[in-house]
Amino acid sequence: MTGDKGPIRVLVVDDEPQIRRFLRPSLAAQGYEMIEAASGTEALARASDRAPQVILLDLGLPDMDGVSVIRALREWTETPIVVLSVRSRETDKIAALDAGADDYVEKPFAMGELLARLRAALRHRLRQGGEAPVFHSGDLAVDLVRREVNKAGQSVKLSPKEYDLLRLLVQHAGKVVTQRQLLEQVWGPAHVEDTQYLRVYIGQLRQKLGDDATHPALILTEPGVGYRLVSEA
Amino acid sequence: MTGDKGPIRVLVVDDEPQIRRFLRPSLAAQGYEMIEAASGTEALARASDRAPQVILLDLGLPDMDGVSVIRALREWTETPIVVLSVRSRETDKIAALDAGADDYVEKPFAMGELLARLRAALRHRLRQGGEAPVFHSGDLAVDLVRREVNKAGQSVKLSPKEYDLLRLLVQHAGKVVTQRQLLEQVWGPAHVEDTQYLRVYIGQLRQKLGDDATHPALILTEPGVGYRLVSEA
DNA sequence: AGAGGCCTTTACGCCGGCTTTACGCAACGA
DNA sequence: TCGTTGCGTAAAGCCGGCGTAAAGGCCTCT
Repeated sequence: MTGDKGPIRVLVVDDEPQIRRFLRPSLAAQGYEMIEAASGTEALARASDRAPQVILLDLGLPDMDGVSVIRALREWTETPIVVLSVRSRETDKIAALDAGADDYVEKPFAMGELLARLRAALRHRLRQGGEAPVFHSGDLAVDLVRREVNKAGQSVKLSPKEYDLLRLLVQHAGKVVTQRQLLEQVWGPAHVEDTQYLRVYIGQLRQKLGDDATHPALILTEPGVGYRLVSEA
Repeated sequence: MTGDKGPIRVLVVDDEPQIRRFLRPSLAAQGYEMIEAASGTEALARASDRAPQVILLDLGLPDMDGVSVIRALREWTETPIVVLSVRSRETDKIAALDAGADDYVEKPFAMGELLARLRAALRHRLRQGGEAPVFHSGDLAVDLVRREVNKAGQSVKLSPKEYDLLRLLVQHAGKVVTQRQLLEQVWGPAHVEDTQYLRVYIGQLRQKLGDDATHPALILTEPGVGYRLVSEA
């Protein structure tokens, strides 16, 4: 499941550190999280393990040809690729675009335009819907895109706080989420101590989801630590 | 709907005949069928009745602002738009891209590069099947092309704001659209807090569409979050 | 000038979610 | 055995969000 919550991740591939330093504040100002890679092989590794939503790629890399990087990426992912290059030769552009790049921006570039092209590239990903990341556990199904919860085929109505709580558990399914984490994310940093909230709302969730607190099959209590949603298929 | 057989149709929007004459042989050589439009209103008409797979748009049109054309198109179609313009100001590019354009090429341009960018734009919407431009849910029918809303066969008259609101819900049918999204898109960024607008207009929509607020069959309320149009098959 | 449509704004009743309090229970250590 | 601590459940009151009606102002069209 692509847990596409939180900030949008942008993978910046460039071997020049000054370029990365130049981009970082501008991307951060837009609320993006910037991931760096200085070589082609590193780019492929980061694209795979960090799953960025968009890739900014310089063609002049030390270890691989830029077009080869594009082709390698396109073998398994359709993440938008915006090429950022000093090469202005038309054949370079054509090669990069036909290899699967989504856009081609020449250096030097205006930051505002680059950000606009980034937004345009991100739109493509959004529009084409993609697979709905639906979480399943037993007869529970949680669709984080549609904000829909089903239990044994029946739709379950949740209040905002209830849903937020369940969403956090789903996003960390199988792992323990501490009480502090839950309280901070749902009720805000001012209520990280109000564990009573948790007991009340976990109880409401269990009731609506048909889970028995003494023998829970969905939401497990880790005493003194937090709660865990079973991630079994 | 869009029986995408035969050659790929490219809509070229430019008021200068010599540009269109210049493009025609190159597009024909690639096997494209070229449709022409010399004004913004003609562009909107051709986009609707010829259903091109991609649109090449010049921003300097005699009757309408180029960005308005993009916005008007994006109200009902996701056909890729490649802007072709002599304007090189950064703000022009940003405005066009953020209005929904997929790419921005400055004149003069190299034909090879333009064709490559055209191919890149076409790739985006390739996998995306033929989108039905008329939305159905129960006995409600919304035709985003003709800007027409029918309920149980009867035409429904909507005010501009009412229509915008319904259009957004249709474009995200099945998914929850947050109050902020709706307010920003319909009333502008300055009114993202005026949730009262939403309650009034959602109420008007429900009344005109014959939906009961207490037991809604069309427009569902997600308390504290937003609204959702049921996307029943 | 007049009429009508549309948007904005105000007022109000209602319902439900959130918070808070209270209490029972089980586990654990002294 | 008793006290302590943490967990689960029930219930009550408050507050805010939601839906509805309606009035006033602005605009356009006649």
